[in-house]
Amino acid sequence: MRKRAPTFNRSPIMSVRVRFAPSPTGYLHIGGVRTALYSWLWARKHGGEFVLRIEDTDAARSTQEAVDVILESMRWLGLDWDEGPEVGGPHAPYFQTEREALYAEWAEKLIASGHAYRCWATKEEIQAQREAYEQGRGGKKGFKFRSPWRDRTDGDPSQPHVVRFKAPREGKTGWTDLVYGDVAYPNKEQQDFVLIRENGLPLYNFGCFVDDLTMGITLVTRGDDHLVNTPMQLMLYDAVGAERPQFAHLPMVLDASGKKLSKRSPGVGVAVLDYRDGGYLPAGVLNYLARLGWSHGDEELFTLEELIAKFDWKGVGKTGSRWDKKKLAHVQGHHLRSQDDATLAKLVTPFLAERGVEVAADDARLVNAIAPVKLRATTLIDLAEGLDYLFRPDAEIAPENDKAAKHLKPATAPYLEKVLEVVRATEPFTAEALAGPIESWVEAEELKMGKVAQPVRVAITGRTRSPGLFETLELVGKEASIARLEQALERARAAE
RNA sequence: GGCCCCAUCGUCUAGCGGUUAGGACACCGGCCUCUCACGCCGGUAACAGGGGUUCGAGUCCCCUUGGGGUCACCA
Repeated sequence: MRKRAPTFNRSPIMSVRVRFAPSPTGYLHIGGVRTALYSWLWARKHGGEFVLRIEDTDAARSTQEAVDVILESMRWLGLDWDEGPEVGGPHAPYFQTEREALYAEWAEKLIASGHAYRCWATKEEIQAQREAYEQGRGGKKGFKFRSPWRDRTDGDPSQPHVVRFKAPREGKTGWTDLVYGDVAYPNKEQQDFVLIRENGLPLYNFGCFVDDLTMGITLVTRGDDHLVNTPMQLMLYDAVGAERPQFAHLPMVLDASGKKLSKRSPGVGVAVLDYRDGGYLPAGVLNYLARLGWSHGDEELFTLEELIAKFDWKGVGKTGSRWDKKKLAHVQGHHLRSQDDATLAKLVTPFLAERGVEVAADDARLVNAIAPVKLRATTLIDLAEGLDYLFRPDAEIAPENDKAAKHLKPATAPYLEKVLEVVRATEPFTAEALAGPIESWVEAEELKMGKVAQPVRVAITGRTRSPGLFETLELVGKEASIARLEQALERARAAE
C-alpha cells in the first residue's frame, strides 16, 4: 500500500542545491533524465542551483566523447546547469577525476578520527575468504569481507593499499526519503566498504559523499537502484559530523515488458539524442517524462513553466513505470501543434535538408504551410514529410505508391481536366477562390467531392494524404499546380 | 538466498475510511469530412489473494503471492 511521503519542510532560508551526476557511458539514459528533470524543476521552482557533475572515476568507460554527449543532451533538452562543465562554479572542478586530492584529504580525516583504515589485503586474500564463506554457508550470495586490518595500524603506507570505512556492525541506518518515506537498513548487512582504491581514485559511495558534502548539496536525487547505497553515505556524513542532506529516490523507468530500460530494450530509444534525431521536441519528451512517475491530479499536458510551478515530491509515485511510446507520441504531438509556425519552420529545416529539400526557415511558403501540416504530424520528421512535396521540382512529383497511383487512370482524367481548367482561370489563386467553382461543378455533375479530390491530391502532391484540397492547391501555387496537373493528366491517360 | 523497495483498468495514474472507483494513452463505436489528421461525443476495461481493525476498507495493520533493486578495488 502506498504511504504518503513526507512533505518537504526544510527551512526556506536554506537554499536548494541539487545535482545531476551522470557517468559518461556514451549516451545519456532517458530514465536518468527524468531524475535530472525533477531535480532541475525543483531548483528552478525554488530559485536554487542545479549542479552538473561528471562521475568519471571508471576510467575504462569515460571518454571525452561520452562527456560531450551528456552535455549536448542536456543542452538539447534545455536543462541548463548553474555549475558544472564549461560554466565552472565555486566548487570546481566538476569532474571527479580532477578532485583526487580532495578525496584523499577526506579519507585522511576519516583515518585520523578512527572511522576508516588502510587495508593491505590482497585480491587473493579476499578471494580465499570468499571461497571459505561459500563452502561454509553453502551459498555464494551475501559474502562480506572482514578485513584483518580493521583494528591494525602496523601496515606500511608506502605499499599499495586501499582505504576502507570502519562500518558499524550494530543498529540500523535509516532516513526519511522524499519519495519512499522512512527507509532503514540493518548495519550488520554492511561491510567495510572501500573508500579509496589502490589507484587513488574513490569508489562511487565515497566520491559521491565527498562531492555532495563539499558542493553543499541539500537534496540528493537518484534512481531507486541507489537506495541500498544510501546507508553507506549516511554513515559517512555521520562519521565526519556533517549535516545529512535529504534524499529522494526515484523508481526505475522500465521497458514494455517491465524490465529496467536499457540499450537492449526492444523498440525503445534509451538515448536522449535518439529523440532529438527522431524529430521530437524537448517540450514533448520532458512533459511525457515528467508525467511518467509524477502526477498533479488529472492534469496531463504541461508547459515547462507549468511543470516548474506545479512539480513537487509528494506527487512522485513509488512504482516503476513502463515506457509507453504511444502516449509519448500523443503528448509530443500536442506540443508540436502548440508551437508557433515560425518556430516550427526553423526547427523543421534540418529535417527537410536531410531529405534533400533546401529551403530557408523564413521562406513564406514554408511558414504558411506549417499550420495545416502540423495538425497531421507528431514529430518534426512527420512535418518534413508533409512539407516535402511543396518544395520539389514539379517533375519529381509522382504517386508515392501503388495506392496513390491508382487514382491516376483514364476514368479520373476528366476530373483532372476540369480542375486544371479552374486552376488556370482562378485569380487570385486562393483556397476560397478555388473552392466555389470546383464545388459547384461537382454538385452539378452529381459527383462526390472525394472522387474528384483524391486524383487531384495525388496529382499535386504525389500522396493520398494532405491538408484540405483547396488549401493544398493554394500552397503548391498556381504555376506548379498547372504543371503537376498536366503531368498527372498524361499519366492518367496512359494508365491501364 | 540475505537485506531493501513496490503492488488501482493493457499502460501512466487520481484516490489520503463512506466515490456509480475519476482522468489520460491505447482499443472499439459515432460525429465532423474531399483524404489523412486534429477536434468532439460515447463505450469496453482495474482495487493480486487471505486474514484482521472498524458501524464502514482501494484507503490502516499482518501474512501470502507476484514484481523490482542490491549484495565489487562499477556507477
